[in-house]
Amino acid sequence: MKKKVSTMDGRSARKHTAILEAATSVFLDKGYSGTSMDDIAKLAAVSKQTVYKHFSDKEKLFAEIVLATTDRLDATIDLLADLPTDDAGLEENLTRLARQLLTSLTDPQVIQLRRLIIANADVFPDLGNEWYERGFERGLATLAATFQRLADQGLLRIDDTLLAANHFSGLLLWIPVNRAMFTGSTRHTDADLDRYAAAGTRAFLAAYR
Amino acid sequence: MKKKVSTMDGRSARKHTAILEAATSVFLDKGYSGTSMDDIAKLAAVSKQTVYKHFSDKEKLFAEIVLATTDRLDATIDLLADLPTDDAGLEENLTRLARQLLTSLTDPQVIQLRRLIIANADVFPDLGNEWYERGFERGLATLAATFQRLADQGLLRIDDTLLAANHFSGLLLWIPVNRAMFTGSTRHTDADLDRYAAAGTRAFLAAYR
DNA sequence: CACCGGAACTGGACCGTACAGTACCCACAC
DNA sequence: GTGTGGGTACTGTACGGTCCAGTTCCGGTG
Repeated sequence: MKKKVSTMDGRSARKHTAILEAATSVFLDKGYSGTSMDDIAKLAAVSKQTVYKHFSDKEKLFAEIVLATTDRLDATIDLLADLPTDDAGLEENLTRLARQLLTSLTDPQVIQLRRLIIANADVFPDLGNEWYERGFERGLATLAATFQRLADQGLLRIDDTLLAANHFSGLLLWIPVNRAMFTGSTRHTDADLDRYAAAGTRAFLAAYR
Repeated sequence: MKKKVSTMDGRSARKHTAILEAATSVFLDKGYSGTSMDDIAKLAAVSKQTVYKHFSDKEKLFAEIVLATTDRLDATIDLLADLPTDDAGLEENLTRLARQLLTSLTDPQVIQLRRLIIANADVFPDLGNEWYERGFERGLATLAATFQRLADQGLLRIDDTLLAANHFSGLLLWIPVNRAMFTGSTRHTDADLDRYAAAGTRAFLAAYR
């Protein structure tokens, strides 16, 4: 028993994470069908056999790394939960939140991940659903809860907080995210993002205050 | 000469369009790397040789059909140019426009096309750019012009019409388009779309009237 | 500390298959 | 016959996945 565990902690576990990291990197870079198991093995400095010892096949490996990256979204979602509720600087605070959200979601890695999932949504429908629910809907729900607090304080006038959360993110993200999706390059300058955040927040407050 | 032309007009041209249609259908259905030239030839009821006689290789064929489908967007864009400007029913008119826009952009074919382009945006960056400019930016510019007319009439209060166009589409489309992107199924009922159109328009007018 | 046994790892050959692209032949029109 | 377009059969290659024979790691035993 003990022997087995310690063995797992050593070499095997190291190889396991090495494979995961390599796979993540290559998949994000070249897409699902663009990457071969040989590529992954090579980048992980591991033999192909070992890859197959840890992951039964390519699809399983892919699913694993995608779902693993989902966890990274937690930080972004936490952002949405913490909004200072001093009525004085509401616009300022919301703008800052908007700006952080923009930074998170236009991060090249995140964009690549979105691309990867969208690209394979028909082959791996479960992954698309899972990611949508765990990332998207959860984020919106969190933001809605935050808005509810603001509404309770009388800072905002909202009857459907979930809808308001949708509108807030739509105002902010529609442009830059679409651009990033279609034009590979993420050609947003910081100034662009500042503008999007300010303008989107202003429009949101005009509609919901 | 004439002989050649008539020959071209007959069999050859028919094959040409048959190939284009078949390719469009299969590419939309199975993605770029998911479709083989054999698939296309078979669906077009044509030999593979003939396919290669008309299109030098797979990439060229793909580019051709994607750019061809871009033209279909013209109808959608024209939508955005014609908005009745009687101040009485502004909200009603805008809501109708919103609803039509939603119908157009949640059309399964359009969604599939988006997916296709996004999925291959890193392999075919030109296609992504072209589509973004010809479809996206053109649509936004058209909508901005329409808003400008409304603003000139004093129906809306807008200082940056392009930004307003972005906000309008973001309010409307962020939710349904994202859902369609990630979850293969387009599970929008008509009632959903009605709601999105009404709510989005209301928020827009609250911000910009 | 030296050694042992077994599990995990390695490298590479290998199989089957799918697929982009090509060579060659046929059928029909002039 | 001569030329053009179409079809069949082929080539080369890349890749997912497996197999095997040898090697390394690591914990346990004397």
